[in-house]
Amino acid sequence: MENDKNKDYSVDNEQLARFAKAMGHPARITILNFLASLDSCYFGDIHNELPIAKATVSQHLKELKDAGLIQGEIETPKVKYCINRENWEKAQTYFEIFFALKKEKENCCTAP
Amino acid sequence: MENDKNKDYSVDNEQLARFAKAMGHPARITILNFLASLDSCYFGDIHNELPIAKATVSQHLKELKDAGLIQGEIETPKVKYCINRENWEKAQTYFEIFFALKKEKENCCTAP
DNA sequence: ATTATTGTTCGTAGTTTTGCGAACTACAAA
DNA sequence: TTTGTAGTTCGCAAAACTACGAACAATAAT
Repeated sequence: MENDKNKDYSVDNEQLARFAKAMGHPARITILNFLASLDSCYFGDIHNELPIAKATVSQHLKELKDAGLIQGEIETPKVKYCINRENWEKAQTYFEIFFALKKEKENCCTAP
Repeated sequence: MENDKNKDYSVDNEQLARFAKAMGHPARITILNFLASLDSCYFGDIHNELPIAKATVSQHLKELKDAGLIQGEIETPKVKYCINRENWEKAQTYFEIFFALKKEKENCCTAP
């Protein structure tokens, strides 16, 4: 606990779960995909991508913002959204580490 | 739409959301971490890792199983759980592709 | 001052999730 | 046959999620 452990291979489980939870809805995945590739980012553009009411879109955006995956900026009279790159990369790293943690033994079960 | 598109770079958003949702709880992340590294896998071992009632553990395991991330096998009188490696790798790939989708433009917002 | 535009917030409704104890199942041992 | 062991399922309650329309806020244009 004094030396080279905890370098940065340990993931904050709670934080990983928060990221995952934020990604746990198709609409939010769609929003993230949209923002991650293009980045035109106005609320209206995002709303147009989805078959749901603007109030609902706004809520999903709030959740993504709370999870730290996106950020919004007022550009009157519009609101510009985009990926929060810093946390995006953090999330990417967390998932990478999480899924990499796997090669110690063979599968212990035979498939059902 | 005829040729080299859709090679395998497109992710099923719904499936990705299902994986993410299953991972969207700290207890389930803990379970997955446990099963992914060690794979001793009995229900009781998993239960011991968590400060929650066995009924609750059982429910979390069911969700992970429904999402395809783990599998269980009866080994009377115990139940052996383990990662479903096939879907695990599928999930890994999905997240990889998802997070790789990002380098087209600079950030469009200044951080708040 | 009105009106339009762009989103957010509020109130509400229905569904799902989370968590627990208690009851139950399946098998093995005494 | 009764008792134990190992988990699952049931029934319930509280909380969180999803979605919507309506009302609201902030600014710009008429």
